[in-house]
Amino acid sequence: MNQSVQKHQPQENRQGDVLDAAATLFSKNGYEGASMRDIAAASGMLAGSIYCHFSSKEDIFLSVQREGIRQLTEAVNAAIDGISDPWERLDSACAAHAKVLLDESDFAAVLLHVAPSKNRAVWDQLAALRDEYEQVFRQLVDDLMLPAGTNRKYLRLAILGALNWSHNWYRPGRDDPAEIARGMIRLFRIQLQEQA
Amino acid sequence: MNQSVQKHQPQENRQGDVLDAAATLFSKNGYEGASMRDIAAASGMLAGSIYCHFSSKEDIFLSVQREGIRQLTEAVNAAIDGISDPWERLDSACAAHAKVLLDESDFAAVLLHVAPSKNRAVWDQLAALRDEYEQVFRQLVDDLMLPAGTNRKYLRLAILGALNWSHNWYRPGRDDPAEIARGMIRLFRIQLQEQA
DNA sequence: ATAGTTACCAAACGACCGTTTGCTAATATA
DNA sequence: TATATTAGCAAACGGTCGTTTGGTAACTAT
Repeated sequence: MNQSVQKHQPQENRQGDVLDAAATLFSKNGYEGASMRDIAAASGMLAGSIYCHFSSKEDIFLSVQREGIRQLTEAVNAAIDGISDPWERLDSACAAHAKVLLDESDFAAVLLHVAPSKNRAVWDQLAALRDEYEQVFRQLVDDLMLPAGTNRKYLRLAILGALNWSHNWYRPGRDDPAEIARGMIRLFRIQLQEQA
Repeated sequence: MNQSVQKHQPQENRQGDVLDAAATLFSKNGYEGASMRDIAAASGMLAGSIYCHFSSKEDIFLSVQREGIRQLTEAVNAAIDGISDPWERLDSACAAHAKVLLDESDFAAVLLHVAPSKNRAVWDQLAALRDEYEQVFRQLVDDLMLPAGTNRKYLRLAILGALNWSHNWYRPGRDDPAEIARGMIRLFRIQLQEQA
């Protein structure tokens, strides 16, 4: 990472470098498993220097999560743009969700790990972020034509749960995120659609 | 926890005490978040004393996971015993799975947290344990009458994923684990059953 | 040219980690 | 009664953690 720079020579986008490194290390080793020294080394500085850009490790973690949510939101919105059929919209949104989460973004992958559970304030912030993102899926599920009495809350939670949990068994190359998503949606779709 | 005992007075089932404490603390704070000193204090001894019963923290963790799997297996087997209808069996198994995981056992709850990811040997052991447990569900899904072309692998993974992920949003009292499980199974069941 | 601001390094801080050591007192064995 | 084994304590080990401090070189603005 730009190894030829002089000491003390300021560079640009160091915050971005730190966040990139943190996202990669958090997603690989978890929150406690990625030390400030690891993150610093991966972004070409020493641990103490990070505090010129971030106030704490938790601050970095929150920033990574925010960026992950942002990327997910962007991808999902792009995926449903221009599609009108409700099931097609859900299908496409889930494929995008899975792709970003499993393959494309270390930032988004961090969302699948749990936060430093001690700090309630941090936890609440993350819950709020996640909840805002899931509003899209709430809407997508609400737009479906479904048999009377279908529990849409469970449907949404089952879909997102099935997809999010897949990072526990997903292996790059062996599976394809978009195919996983569409394969799972089909399980609901065939029938719920017919019976509506 | 038995605060009236004398120093150095041996007691019984201290291994069990340690495992109980570890299960509770692991499930609440995660692996790194539960220190040997925490576990020791919660089981009425000092950190060093634990090493009379376990060789390492990882050893404790593995034991907790094994017991979690054992409890899950026992509960699920009991739940399907005597039931013959395939969908009823799956329904009952999932309700038991969710109940144990979310409400009844700290041992099982630990399975939903991730392991110390560094150690490949530990990870492989856990994967093997988990895989063995999921064989029951593989069988339950295989026994279902389903429309031709239904992807049973995705069905199994979607069901277990949806249930396992629920610990991220489940709140005791507000939701009921068995109801969650049955509510989610119904989403697949109504239709897949009719079309078979 | 000068002063101020910034980004970084080098080093240390105190706290906590998992684990080890040496000892003691209680139990089991003979 | 003498001996061996055990479970636990007390204390320390070396290491790593997130963070702080103080200094310094490079930029910016006067």
